[in-house]
Order: sequence, then C-alpha cells, then structure tokens
Amino acid sequence: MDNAKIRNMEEFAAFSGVSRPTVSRFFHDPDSVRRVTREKLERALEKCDYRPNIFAINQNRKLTKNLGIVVPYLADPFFAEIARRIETLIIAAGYRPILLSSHGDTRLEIENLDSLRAIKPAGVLLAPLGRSSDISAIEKFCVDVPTVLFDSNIDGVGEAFVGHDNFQATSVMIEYLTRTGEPPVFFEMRDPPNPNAGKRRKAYIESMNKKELDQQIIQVDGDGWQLEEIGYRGAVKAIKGKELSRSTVFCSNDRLAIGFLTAAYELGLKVGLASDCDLRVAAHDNHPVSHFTCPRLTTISHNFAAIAQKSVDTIMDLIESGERSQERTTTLFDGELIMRASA
Amino acid sequence: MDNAKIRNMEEFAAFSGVSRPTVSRFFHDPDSVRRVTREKLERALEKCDYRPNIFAINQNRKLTKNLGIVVPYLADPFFAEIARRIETLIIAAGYRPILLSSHGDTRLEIENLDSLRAIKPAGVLLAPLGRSSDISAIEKFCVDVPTVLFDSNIDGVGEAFVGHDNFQATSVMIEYLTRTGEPPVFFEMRDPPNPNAGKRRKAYIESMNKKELDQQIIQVDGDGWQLEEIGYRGAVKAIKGKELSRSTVFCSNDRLAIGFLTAAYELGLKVGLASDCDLRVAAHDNHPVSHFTCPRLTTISHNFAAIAQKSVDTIMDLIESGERSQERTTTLFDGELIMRASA
DNA sequence: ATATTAAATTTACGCGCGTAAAAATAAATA
DNA sequence: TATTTATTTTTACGCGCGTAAATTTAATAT
Repeated sequence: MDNAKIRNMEEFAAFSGVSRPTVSRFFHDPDSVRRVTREKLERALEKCDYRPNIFAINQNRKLTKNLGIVVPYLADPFFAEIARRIETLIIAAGYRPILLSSHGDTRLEIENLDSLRAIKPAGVLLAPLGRSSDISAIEKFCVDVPTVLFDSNIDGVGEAFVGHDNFQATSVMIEYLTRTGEPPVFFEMRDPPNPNAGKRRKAYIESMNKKELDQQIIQVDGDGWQLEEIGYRGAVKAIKGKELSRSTVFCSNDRLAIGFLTAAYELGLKVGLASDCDLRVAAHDNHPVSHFTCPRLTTISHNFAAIAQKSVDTIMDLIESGERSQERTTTLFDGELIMRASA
Repeated sequence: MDNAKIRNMEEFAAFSGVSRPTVSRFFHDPDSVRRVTREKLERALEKCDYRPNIFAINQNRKLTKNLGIVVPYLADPFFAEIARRIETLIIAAGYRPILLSSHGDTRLEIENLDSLRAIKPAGVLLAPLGRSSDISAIEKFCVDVPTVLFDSNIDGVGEAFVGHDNFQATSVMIEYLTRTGEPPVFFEMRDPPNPNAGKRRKAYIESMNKKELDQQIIQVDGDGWQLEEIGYRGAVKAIKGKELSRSTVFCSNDRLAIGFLTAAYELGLKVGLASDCDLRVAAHDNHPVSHFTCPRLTTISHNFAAIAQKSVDTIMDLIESGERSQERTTTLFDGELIMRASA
C-alpha cells in the first residue's frame, strides 16, 4: 500500500515511529539496530517503499558503496565476459558496480577515472589499456582511490594485481604443440593495442629457447582494436608470401586467430590436426567466439571465475579493512589448455 | 599549479574573485555569465582544477545530467556495439552515460531501472529484454522518467521507439535468396530470449506468403543466451535428421547462424553460393563476428549509426523541451543486405 | 531490586551546492 | 550625462542525510 507519500527520512522516521538517526543507522547497516526496531522499520518499509536519497547519502559519507570497473574495450566479448562476472560478484557483495569502457582510448581512460573520482567510489577495479595508458595519471588516481588492477599489470601501480599467467599459459601451449606436431610460429601484431601481448611474445621466446627450438615471429601491421581484420590481412600476406616456416601457428590472441582462420579458409587451406590438414592454429584467451570457429580453436583459457573472484575479494578486503595494503601483491592464475579441432 | 587546495565552491569563489552564486551559474552554463567573468573563472580553473561536487549538485537539481542506458545482454557484441555508439553520442552531448546490462534477467532489468530512478536521470534509453520483460514495472518506470525504447519495442511503453525494420529486412533477404537460388527455410529458437525474434518469424511467413512460396520453419529447443551453442545443436539435429526441405537456410539471427556454420563445417557440408556447395546460410543482424565466419556470413545489417543517433536525438529533445511527447513515435530504419560468401 | 550495559531519542550542526530576493554595480542605450 | 538594462553581489534559506554529544529508555547482569 503506497498510501503515505514519504518524501524524506524525517517523514519516514515519523511514519515508522523510530527516530531519524536510528533510521539512518538502519539503512547503513540493518544489524546495527535492535531486532524489534529493525522489524518495525521493515514493516514500515513494506507499507510505503521509501528509499533514502543516494546523493544526500553519498554527499555526507566519506565512503560510498560505489565500485568502479574500468575495462579497455567493452565491445570485445572477452572484456564483456570478465566484466559481467565481476559485476555480478559486486552486486552480491552489496555494492553498486559502475562499469566504464575506455573504448581503446588513452584519454577516455583517464576521463573515466576522473569521473569515477568524482563519485567517491569505495574502490576501483581497473583493467588498463596497457602500453598506451597514461601511467602517471593512473598512478595519481591510485593514490586517491584504492585500486586493484586486473588482466593487465602496470608495475607498482595500484594496491594489487590479479591476472592470467601468460608465461605458464605459453609454456603449456608450446609443450602441447611440440608434443603433437611441429613447433609453432608466433603470430602477433607489431604494435598491439591490447595488453599482455608483450608478455606473450617474451614467453614464446623464452619457452622456445628452453626447448632449444627455432623461433619465428611474424608481426603484422595494423592499428586499433579490429583484431580479426588485422589477423586476416596478416594471415593472407603470410600465407601467400609463404612466410610460415612451420605448419603450426600460435597466435597472440584468439581474435587474431579468428581472422587467421578466415584467411586460411578462403585460401583453401585446411586447418586442424587431422593428417589431411595443411596447418594447425592455436591461440590465447578462450575468447567466447573461439568455441565456434571453423574449425573450433585450440586455445588457452583464462581462469575467468578465479580472476573475477580474486579481484573482487581483494578490493573488498581493502575497503573493509579501511587500510591500504602494506605490500602490493600479484596473483596469477594458471591458464587451462582447451584442446579443440584447430591444433 | 595545484598550489591552493580548493575544497568547495565557496573557496573557489573566493580564489577566483567571483561570488558563489555566479560560480554556480557558471558551472551550470558557462554562457550564462558575462565574458569577462567567464574568462576570470577559466583562468582560475587552470590554476587549481576545482570541480563541483556531483552529489551536492544532483541533490539540489531536479534534473541531473545522468542518462541511463539499459541493454538486455552486454556480453553480446551486438549490444556492446550499439551501446558503445550511444555512449559516445551521449558524452558528446555533455551528459553522463550510465550503462547497465540486464544480463538476460527479468528481475535484474527492473533492478537496473530502480537503481536508475534513484539517481534521478534526465532520461533513459532502454532496450528491453522483450517477451520476458516485466512490462507493467517498465510502464511504471516510464511514467516517472522520460524513456526511449530502442531495438525492441513494447507497444505503448515509453515516449518513443527507435529500431530496426524487421519486415523490410526479412523481405529484402528473402527477395535476394529466392532470386539467387532456392527459397529459404527459416531457422529459429522455439522460445527465444532475444527480442525481435517473433517479428522475424511473422515477417518470414508474410513474405513467403506474398511470394506464394512453401514455408518451412525449424524451431530448435534451448534456454538462455548461448545462442551459438543452441544453433549448433539444432543444426546438427536438422542436418542429420534431414529435416531441411531446401538447401537455403535463413537464421533468425547471426549468432544462431554461427552455430549453424560450425555444425555444417563439422558435418562436412560446404556452405556458400558456389556450385559445389551443399547449403546456403543467411541471417539477421550483421553481428560483429559475422564478418569473420567461415564462410563469411550473408546477413542484414541494422543501421547502427542511425538507430544510435535517432535514439539519442529523441531523448535529448524530450529532455531539453522539458515536456513529454504528445504522441508516441516509432522510427524504423531499413536494414542493409550484406552479401558475403555464405549465401 | 539495583547496577550495568546496550540501544534509542533529542538536539544540533555540517556537508556542498541550488536558488530566490533585494541591493549594488557595470554595461548599453538614449 | 542620465537612464535603462544586464549582471553580479549579498544575504539567506533549503535540500536530505551523516553524525556527534548528551540524555532518556530498555535490556541484561549481578
């Protein structure tokens, strides 16, 4: 019954027969009032569905219940997926997620942080653009707001980093590929916009060195986040130019691989591990689409669930302890080899 | 130079040598103060980067500069793409976009609206879940907040609807398919979570009737938003069970088609319009991925740019006129046939 | 029953800004 | 220069809530 129109906490207090300061405490934490009081307020709530004004609350609190999430590019299903998981966990923890995308733009990333700063978030989960980030601006932000980095690390920035172990992932994949066929050529962008790319190249080199295998790295040109298109063009060039010294290709990420597969298909090359195939293709990320490529893409999955959970746990600990962490921690989760038809 | 630490508008007023009410007007609309005053304030701003407190502003204004965007499922690149465009336009218009995803969940959709209501948005752009939406709750919301629906229409709800013309799109595609080969079988979910599906089936039936062609509709089972997987399973069943009465398949959306292509590939069917192909496959949406399937998918593109622009224009008109529209308008944009290798 | 502890009430102030009204000042016009 | 008009300043109040201190009331322990 919405009989009484309650306009503010004062009126709601009167309506429920409880003093306003107590009502205030109740909304802050229902367990901070006696049971009978709580029940009285809950009964009143059912009758008039009053909700305290968010702006007034946040104006007077040093600590809001806002929790920022910033990802480099939301239109990439990989980030959409991780963001979705993080959002869900944040809501479950009783906080309000504010999801922002930097759309691959350095300036927008900083603007996002600025606009987050303006709403006094309790904390922020940031997946930075990586190499193209304005690091000093991010550093400044992290001084003001407890921030946990995920997916892409920037040394020394933020309270903690949670991510994927690119070295382990690379090593597992190379191990698998060399065991089951020719060692891989590495296929990547010369100037990648996405983070982690650098680590993956380094990991490829190290892993191949350790196994004393000949390396080949093909670097394709291209700007921006149209990774499939860039992968496609690079693959066409590499295949037509017979640049591939081996019949196994390890792409720096699934999206490049998707373009690679399209190129192979159109050029009449058969990709897969069967004996009649011309090429094997594998990659990084377990991008949602990689499950349905033709052939399905062998890849290394991030541990999405663990990364999301640990990121949220870490920022929650920071928030609820009220302290900044003494030491910056780095948590890496192992990737999992997803064997499919492409390699 | 961040020499002076300005804590509020009072201090900034003193610092800049302008009275506080004038400063307030300046931040509301820089053109509402005299030029010399504006310049004085701009110079002061460069010296101390003060920004008014958002919460205090919004508490005292009836109309915030917040603009909500709600989409049914952000992890679907289709919605990510349209959301990205809308966000950009909103920022350009000087508003603050608040992007929320309903994650395919009826309850979450309403919670999103509730949490938007709490921040007194100037308006909301809503792409509803569609059939599974809690329509009466959405209706109530639209009474309080100027709302423009996009992508998926709910009759009579909101101030306006902006979307894609599924009938035109269907008709163009069927025209093309019948001209270049066998008329299409329609492939869809029996119980689709995504909006527009119903319209597309109806449009298929009407278009085929008009051309006096035999219809066949294959409805696959499945729940949730894993459309590729559902499409894959349905395709395997349909192909193995020889259910297809024709060699041309028109999928209700690209994601189903992606699964269909995977099934065809794995079952050794060649898809495409070349003479040695077994099957043609086409679909709706021009999903970002459809550009890179094997073969590339022939589809009908939404006019993303126009839909985004018109949606934002419409809500801006509503906001800036301060009035609710007298009549609910519906704007449909034609789809564009994207001919690729699959059909 | 009394003392102790816990919780609620009363009272009062502050947060940072919007905004209205009256007075003062500056700019534009005659 | 006097007058009109456009801006700004002064003053003051309100928004809805957080929160602190002192006091009263209720619950628990002795």
